[in-house]
Amino acid sequence: MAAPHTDRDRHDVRKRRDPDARPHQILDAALEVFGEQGFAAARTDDIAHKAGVAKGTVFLYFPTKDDLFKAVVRREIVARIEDAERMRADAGDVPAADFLRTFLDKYWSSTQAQSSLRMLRIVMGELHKHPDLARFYGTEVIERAWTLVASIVQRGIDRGEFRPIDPMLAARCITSAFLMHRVWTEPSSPGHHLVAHLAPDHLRTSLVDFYVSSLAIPPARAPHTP
Amino acid sequence: MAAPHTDRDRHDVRKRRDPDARPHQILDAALEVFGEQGFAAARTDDIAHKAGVAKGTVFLYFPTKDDLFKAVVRREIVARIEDAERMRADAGDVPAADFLRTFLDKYWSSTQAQSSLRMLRIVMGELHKHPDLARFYGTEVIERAWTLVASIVQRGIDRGEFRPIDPMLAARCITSAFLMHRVWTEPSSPGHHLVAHLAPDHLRTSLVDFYVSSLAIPPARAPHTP
DNA sequence: CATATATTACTGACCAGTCAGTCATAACAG
DNA sequence: CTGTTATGACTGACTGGTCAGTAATATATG
Repeated sequence: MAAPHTDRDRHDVRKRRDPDARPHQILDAALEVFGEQGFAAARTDDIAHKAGVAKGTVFLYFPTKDDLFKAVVRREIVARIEDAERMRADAGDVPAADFLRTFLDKYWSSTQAQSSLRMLRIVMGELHKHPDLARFYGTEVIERAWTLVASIVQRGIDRGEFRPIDPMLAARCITSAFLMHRVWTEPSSPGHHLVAHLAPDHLRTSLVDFYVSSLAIPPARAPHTP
Repeated sequence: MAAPHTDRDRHDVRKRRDPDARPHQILDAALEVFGEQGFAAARTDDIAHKAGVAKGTVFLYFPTKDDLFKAVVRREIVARIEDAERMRADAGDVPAADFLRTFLDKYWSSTQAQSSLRMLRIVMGELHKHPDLARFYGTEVIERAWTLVASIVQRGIDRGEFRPIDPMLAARCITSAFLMHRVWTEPSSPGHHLVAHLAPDHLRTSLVDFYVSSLAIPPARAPHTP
């Protein structure tokens, strides 16, 4: 820490003080660092630096590191709920397979964000240590997501276009695959080299095709296409 | 010689010193604590205590906490490889669906161990910070597992009993679902309350059924049984 | 100037890693 | 078999560094 305290440099031009924006800047940085390092290994200093503020500033907005973590998770949960709302659509008279396909395409893109992977790491690796947050995430994100997918599957069953299976089971299988594929597409993740040679679009369409055709009742009697 | 107890065993077997056993005791404890707390939050003191030794002892066997972590992961990777070898079987002339079903039942049980969940947490939450271990895990565990599942699927395709799809894709989807279900069945995990009401056996069979019937070509034209 | 906002320097708890010393056991001698 | 000495596995108080959180100080804003 040999930083000279002599310079009165005006720091940067963006001294646009905007207290309302601070919490979000900090939360953005915190998600990044928590998602990359995990809670315990994350240093508040790093979060502050990444947010463009000093460490002390973080504690002006969040009383403890723990509170900051919870705030990150809570904001992310709200974001997921809004994502889900946005993906909700009126099926009209579209065939079940097409509707599911459209939905899964949107679901896939929503998982592609870096923030999505970071949150997934937190959920898988750390949330079990915070039972209240785990429960919150379970009811507000997982349950909603499964219910949403299940309702699309149910509609297909009702229309006689999908096999009569437990729609919640289908929802669990589909979301599993999408989430795990999100992990594997990340270069730093184990298993990445096994999917690295596949184009992202191919990965998406092959996944979607697999599940749509798993659910669909085959037309009549034509297992082998020409 | 009249004494039923030998001189050797005069002392309590309780605190029996057995240097050869130490590394394994410590690694067992370390997997538990790392899997529960994550690397950074894990205290060497806790690991030592859980292993029934003093903290200093840990450092007699592993030079640093980091080396201990790597040793844990490496031993676990070897264990998975041995698991996979054990699940390998000769299909003989068994129908593809039955063979897959048998394999998936074994795969399910192998994922049920606590150690399996702990390793999964480490892999998802921390391994990306250790590129060498991530690569090792990718080639030695993930690749082997996928190849094994894919070979079973391929056999079904060759026999004309399964749909002609990319067997590696099927392997990825199946393993995804099994791993995520393993997470969800853990009480502390988010999402647990959504599957808690389902009997473990039902969960297993419904999953297996889902994927077997996703791959199977339907008999002729009788989706509904009597 | 008064207040809100931000920074910097600091404090103390915590914990990885060390090391001087303990103690169980082995090995050897009488 | 008993006493003596040697060995090395094991212990836990201690050290040094790190980092969450705080206090003192500075700067913007109305």
